[in-house]
Amino acid sequence: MVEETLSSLPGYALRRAANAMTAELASRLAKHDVRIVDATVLLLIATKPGATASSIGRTLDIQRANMVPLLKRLEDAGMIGREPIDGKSQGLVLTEEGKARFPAIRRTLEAFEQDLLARVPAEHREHLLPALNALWK
Amino acid sequence: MVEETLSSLPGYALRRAANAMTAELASRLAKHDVRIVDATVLLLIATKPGATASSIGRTLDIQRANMVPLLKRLEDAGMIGREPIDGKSQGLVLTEEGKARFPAIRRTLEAFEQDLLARVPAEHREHLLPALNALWK
DNA sequence: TATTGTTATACTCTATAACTATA
DNA sequence: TATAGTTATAGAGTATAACAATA
Repeated sequence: MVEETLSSLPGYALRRAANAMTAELASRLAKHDVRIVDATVLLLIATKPGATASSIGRTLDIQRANMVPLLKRLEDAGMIGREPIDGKSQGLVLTEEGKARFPAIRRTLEAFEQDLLARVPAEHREHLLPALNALWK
Repeated sequence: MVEETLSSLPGYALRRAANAMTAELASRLAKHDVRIVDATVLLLIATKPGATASSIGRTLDIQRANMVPLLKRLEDAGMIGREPIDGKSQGLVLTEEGKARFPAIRRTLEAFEQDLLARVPAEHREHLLPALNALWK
């Protein structure tokens, strides 16, 4: 009865669903030794080589200050490199090792998204993405 | 273009939507000096007076160890009290102050849920809750 | 033996303020 | 003046291990 009260609340269900799916994805990505945010940043760098830390932070709503340890982690792992654009900006690129390792990470991301959608009953499936995007975009 | 790649991913949209809505609710509840998890625990105690810390933790998937500072915070705020059930369990109840303050908190929760649903386009609205519940229940 | 409540601890994520250097 | 990168720090949420006392 208490549980039913909670699961009738979309805000509560939203948080629980996000927590469950985040834990699931984090677990799958751990096999590649990357975090969710790492994989997302790698996806952006792969899609747009030469992007700056600031631009990536703006796209993902990550504070500039929090990009520093994140990028250091990826750099220490040998997956990304920095190429000076001018005296103040740096373009981020995948290293050879990054290019070698990223496809498996991308496949993990894509498999996760497919499996997530597969868990949603068919009659609700096409409504999920537009409903969610209306809540933050 | 990069943004469009990201927002076509339901898992990404799920995390962004949850983060946005969580920040919004936290901001509204801050006016009542409670956190989201505090308000949720108060809701459970109000619904089922005498529930134990362990049972509430199981319902909300909060570790027993993490219930301790949470309940201490609500106790220090004068909103909940503990009534011994036996030598090892304690039933949690709202104090007079808790009963006085909780209705405004409940109204904030209800208004938030209504506003959240109102942001979802009408044709998707009824699909959101069942889709989300399929992802974690 | 299992459960309740507790202490201690650590990690992740996120937010803010402030600084340097460059556009 | 605005922006890029950085350092330091703090709050919040969450996870694990271990313990004493009681069911």
